[in-house]
Amino acid sequence: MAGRRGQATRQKLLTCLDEMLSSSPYRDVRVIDVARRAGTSPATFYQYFPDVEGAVLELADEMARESSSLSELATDRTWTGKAGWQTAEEVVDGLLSFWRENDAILRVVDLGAAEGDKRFSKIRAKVLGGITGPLADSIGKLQSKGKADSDISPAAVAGSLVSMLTSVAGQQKAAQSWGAKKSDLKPNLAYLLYLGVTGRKPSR
Amino acid sequence: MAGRRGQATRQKLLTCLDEMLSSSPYRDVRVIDVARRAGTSPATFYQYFPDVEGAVLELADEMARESSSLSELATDRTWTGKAGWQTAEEVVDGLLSFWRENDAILRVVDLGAAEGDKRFSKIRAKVLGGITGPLADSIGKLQSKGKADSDISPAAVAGSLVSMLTSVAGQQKAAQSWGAKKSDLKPNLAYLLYLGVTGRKPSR
DNA sequence: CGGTAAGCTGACGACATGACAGGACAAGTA
DNA sequence: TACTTGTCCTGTCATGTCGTCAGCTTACCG
Repeated sequence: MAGRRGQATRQKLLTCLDEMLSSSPYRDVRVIDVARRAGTSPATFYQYFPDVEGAVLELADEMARESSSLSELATDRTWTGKAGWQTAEEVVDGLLSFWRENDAILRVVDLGAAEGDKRFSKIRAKVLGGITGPLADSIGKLQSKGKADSDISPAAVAGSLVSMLTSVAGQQKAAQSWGAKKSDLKPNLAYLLYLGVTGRKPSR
Repeated sequence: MAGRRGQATRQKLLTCLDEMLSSSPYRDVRVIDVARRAGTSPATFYQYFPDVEGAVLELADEMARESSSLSELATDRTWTGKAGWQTAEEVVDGLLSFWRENDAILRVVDLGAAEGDKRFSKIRAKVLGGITGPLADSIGKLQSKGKADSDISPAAVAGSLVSMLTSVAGQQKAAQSWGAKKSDLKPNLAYLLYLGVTGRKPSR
C-alpha cells in the first residue's frame, strides 16, 4: 500500500519507537517524541499507525516472526545424560539472549497480555509456544518411556518452566536483589529446567 | 500532614486509582479519570500526589506491607515427605491468591522494575524477598544435611522458583493458550516447586 | 456566632492528539 | 529544462489532558 520512500519512513518510525521503548517508560512514550526522533512530524506517524499501541503491535509482530528460531532450541533434542544437560544449558542461553535483545518490546507485550488484550496475548502465545510446544513434546516422550513422572501435565510443566525462564530474563537486573551472583543464574536455571523436564538431577 | 477529611479523600483517590488500574490499561489511566471517579477534581489529585506514578507507588507500598504475610507461608516449614508436599501446595496456593487479589498493582510494579525504576525494584524486592528468603534458607538447610545438591545456589534457585510462580500467577489467563487445563496448573506448580527445593520427586 | 486553617475547585497556559487540505518531492515525458 | 503526475509529508486546527494558582468553601474551636 506504500511506495519505496513510504516504507523507509515507516520503518524508521518503528526503529525509533523501539529505541524510545528501550530508553523511557512505556507510559511516557509519546507520538511526538517518536516523530521528532525520526526527523519527521506527528502527522506522518498517524499516516502509518493508528496510535503508539498500534505501532507497538507491529514491532511485536516482527519480533514474534524472529522468535521462530527459538523453537529449534528445543525440538528433537535429547534429555538424557550429559547431552541432556547441554540441551538445558542451550535452551537457557538461547532464551536469555533472545530476551536481552528484545527486552523492551517483550516487556510491553507481557504487560498487554497481562491486561487482557487479546492481540498481545496472541503474540505472546506465539513466542512462548515455540518453546513450550517442543518442550512439552519432550516431556511427553519421556513419560511414555516411563522415564518421567506419569501424573504430571507436560503442557503445564513446560509452560511453567518457560515462564520461569522468561520472567527471570525480564528482570535480570533484579536478580542481585535476592542475593544471587549474576554468574549463578544461568547454571541454576539450567539445573531447574533439567530437573523439571526429566524429574532427575542432572549429571554434568 | 493532613487532617481527617484530607486523609479520607486521599484514600478515596487511591481506591479509585486501584479500580482504574484493574479496568483499563496502565498507559491510559489519566488523572482526570481518577479524579472524576472519586467525585472530585484533578486539582485535588495533584494536592496529594505528584502524578499517576506517584500515587501508584503509594498503592504499591501498601501492597508491599500486606505482603509480609507471605513470608509465613515458607518460614520454618518442613520439606520432607508428605508434609513437604503440603508445604509446596500451600506456598503455591498462597502466592497465587495473593497475586489474584493484587494483580493490577503487581503488574505495574513488575513493569516499573523491568524498566529499571529503582523505586519499583525496591518494592518488588521486598514482596518477593518475603518468600525467596525463607525458601533459600530451607534449601540451604537441606544442603547442609546433604539432602540437596551441594553445587546449586540456594538464592538463585529460590529466586527462580518464585519468579516462576509469580509469572504464571500474573498470566493465568494465558495458561490455557499453551494447552494446559486450568486445574492442572496448581498441582504441577507445586510439583516443580517441591522438585526444585528438594531435588527429589514428591511423595504425595 | 465569628475566626481560622484546612481542603477544594475554576480557570488558565502549555502541550499532546488526531484529522485534513494543500504543499513538496521524485520520477517519467517531451 | 520545463511540465505532469502521483506519492509523501507537514502546517494548522479543534479537542482534550496536564499541572498550577488564587481564591472560595467547609469544618472546627473558642
